[in-house]
Amino acid sequence: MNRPPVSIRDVASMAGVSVGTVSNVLNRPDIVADVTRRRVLDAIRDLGFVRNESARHLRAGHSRTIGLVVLDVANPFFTDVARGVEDSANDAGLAVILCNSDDDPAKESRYLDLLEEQRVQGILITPVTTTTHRLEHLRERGTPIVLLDRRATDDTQCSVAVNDVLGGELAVRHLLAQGHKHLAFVGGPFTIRQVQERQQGALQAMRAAGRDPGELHIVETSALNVAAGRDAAARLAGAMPRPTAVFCANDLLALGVLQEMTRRGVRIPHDVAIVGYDDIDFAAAAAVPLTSVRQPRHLLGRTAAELLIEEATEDSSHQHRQVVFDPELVVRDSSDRTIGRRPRHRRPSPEGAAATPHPA
Amino acid sequence: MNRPPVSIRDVASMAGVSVGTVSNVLNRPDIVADVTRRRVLDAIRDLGFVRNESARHLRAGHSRTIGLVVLDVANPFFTDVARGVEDSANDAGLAVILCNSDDDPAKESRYLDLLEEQRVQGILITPVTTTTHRLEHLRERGTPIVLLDRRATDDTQCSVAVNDVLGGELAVRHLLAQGHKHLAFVGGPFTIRQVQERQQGALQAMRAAGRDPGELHIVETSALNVAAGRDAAARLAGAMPRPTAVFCANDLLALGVLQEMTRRGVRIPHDVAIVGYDDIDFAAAAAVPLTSVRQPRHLLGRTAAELLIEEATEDSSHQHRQVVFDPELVVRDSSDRTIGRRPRHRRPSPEGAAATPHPA
DNA sequence: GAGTGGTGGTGAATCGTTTCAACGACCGCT
DNA sequence: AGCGGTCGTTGAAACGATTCACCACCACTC
Repeated sequence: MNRPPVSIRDVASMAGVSVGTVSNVLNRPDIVADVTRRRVLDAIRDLGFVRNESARHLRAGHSRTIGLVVLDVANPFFTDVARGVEDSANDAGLAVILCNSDDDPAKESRYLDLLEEQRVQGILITPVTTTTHRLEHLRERGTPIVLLDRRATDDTQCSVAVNDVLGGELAVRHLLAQGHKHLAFVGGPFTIRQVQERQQGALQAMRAAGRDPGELHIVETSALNVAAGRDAAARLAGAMPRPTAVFCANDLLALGVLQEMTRRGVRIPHDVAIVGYDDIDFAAAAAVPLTSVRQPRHLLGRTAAELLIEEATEDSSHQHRQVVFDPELVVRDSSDRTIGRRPRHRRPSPEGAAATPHPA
Repeated sequence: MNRPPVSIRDVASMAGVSVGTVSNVLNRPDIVADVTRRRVLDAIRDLGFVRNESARHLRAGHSRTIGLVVLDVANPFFTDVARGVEDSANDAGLAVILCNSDDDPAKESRYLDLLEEQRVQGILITPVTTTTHRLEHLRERGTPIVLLDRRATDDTQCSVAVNDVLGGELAVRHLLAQGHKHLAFVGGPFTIRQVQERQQGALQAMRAAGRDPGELHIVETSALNVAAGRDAAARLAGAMPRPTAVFCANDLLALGVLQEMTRRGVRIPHDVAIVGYDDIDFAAAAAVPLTSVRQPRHLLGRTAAELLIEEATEDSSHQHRQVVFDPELVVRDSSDRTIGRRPRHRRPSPEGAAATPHPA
């Protein structure tokens, strides 16, 4: 079953040429004579030869992979970003090693070690902590780094981000326009830059509307997932005055809040309006279709990867850039107070109703 | 900025020892004298030395990574499986290269090439096609392969799967028990084994209930995502007789069907009942909480990775195994006909209602 | 004082590929 | 015949880490 590994040397001896010629067939087929090339290719096929990337990289000094470190692969936001990255990388003939830091500095650090040992061409990362210390070292040692979904504080590196402050502003401005007086912000941990900035945008919108930012009821969560959203909703239920509008730092939280509120008999949006962030696919398919702040996720990943590849391959003339995209608000039922005043089903299907009449 | 790369040789000369000693410090620190070890470690720190994995692997003959090829990373089913794989791999000190075949044989093939060139220790894969040809070659050349979410047809390899036939049976048995007469199955493409088997289970349940399997209305989709589900619902809308119950091959399809049906004014579950498959997190948070067939996703990934690692590291005494988990049905509103006969909100929140009275 | 054993360290060979200077064969030209 | 120029191929030297046979040294023992 386990045949001995076949190397370029075996191919060479089978084809009756030198290893250099085999290498030429693989890398510069045009400079090899037709007959020879055919003989070598036949040998490769017959032996089932497969190049050893480790050996190539050892020689070349760098590998043909890039690293992508995200906070949570289970979050659709990041899977879409990852697809964007993958597309760019594929175009450049690079593979992507996807790592999941789980917002855990230790895990992030382990993955960075691993990527550096793999001599990846560069790293795309949404860093866990605010300490850029570790990343600076990496950069000093020659690994290009592009910050993902996080703006660089200086211009010594590239970054691709979405204006989260603006996103927070859009959300809260919308809720204020709907006439809400008691607003809450759900998000955390606050060590995550995106959470901070979305909250900051929310506060700015309050100020801009002449409201006291201190009125914004803040609920800090321990993570950005559905379970944490449910917890937050449970805590909100006891708050006085009870907020009538909740802006969540991402859609998973918002879905959790929505679920738990509904379970407790709170009607959305009549009793409480909810706005999420990211506009993941499931936002539109939620129990109450979710108003959300949409980010160009795929484009974010694509652009970041392109910048990284440029930095990694360009002849040292690379100009660092800070790309910032603007998000947009997508209004759906979860924050739309006009709902309920109009019929829920605008286009009832007569045949459907006829097939199985409503039991009530 | 770009310092020259520092190798084990540089460390050796700085510490005034041979390269062999540096290697010993890294790999067998106990056999090196204390003073020497400290001198070497200091040099490593001062120079910022990082091991070159390519070189290690070249020598070792194999890398410390495994490959994971899934049909779609954006599908929560696979991200959960991937997390299980990652956990196992981490425990064994291995890295995971996550690849996305997008159900495209060409893409799958490219990734398999890449993984083989990387000399991964093994590959976990949910294969696109029914042709196991390519995989057999890989196995012959010494790369262990474990089939994921797909049962092996022979015992020359390991596989970890969930009994999809049983899952299909559970779903349809449940729908029949609810008194439905006109059932539909939505899924595709049928080249995907899981789709086939779930359908087969559905047919078996029909037969077991003394119904003609030919009555099951089949709608083939081009993919297993939300958009394909919407399309399927549009096609179902025109069907005669209009099915009153739909079993979908996965939750994404079911969510799509749910969305499109609702848009058309079809009430779920009163007019049409829906059952999905996978029980992803969003199933419970859907517009109408979705009845679904739950699979042990994380466990699936963990187990598969453990089998692979065992096969890759064990001293050739490896026994191939076919692990099959049983799925379970989780009944929620989308298929529960008793709904609507009872109040929608069992525990109405008085203070919530008081804060913002229902406009109606 | 020759042998034995243990400790700590060395240095060269090795993994599989790429690269490049060098070489032989052949051709055409003077 | 001699020279220069292509063309195709060769062979050996890298790349960086690991491994292993071997050596130097010291401490003991009989």
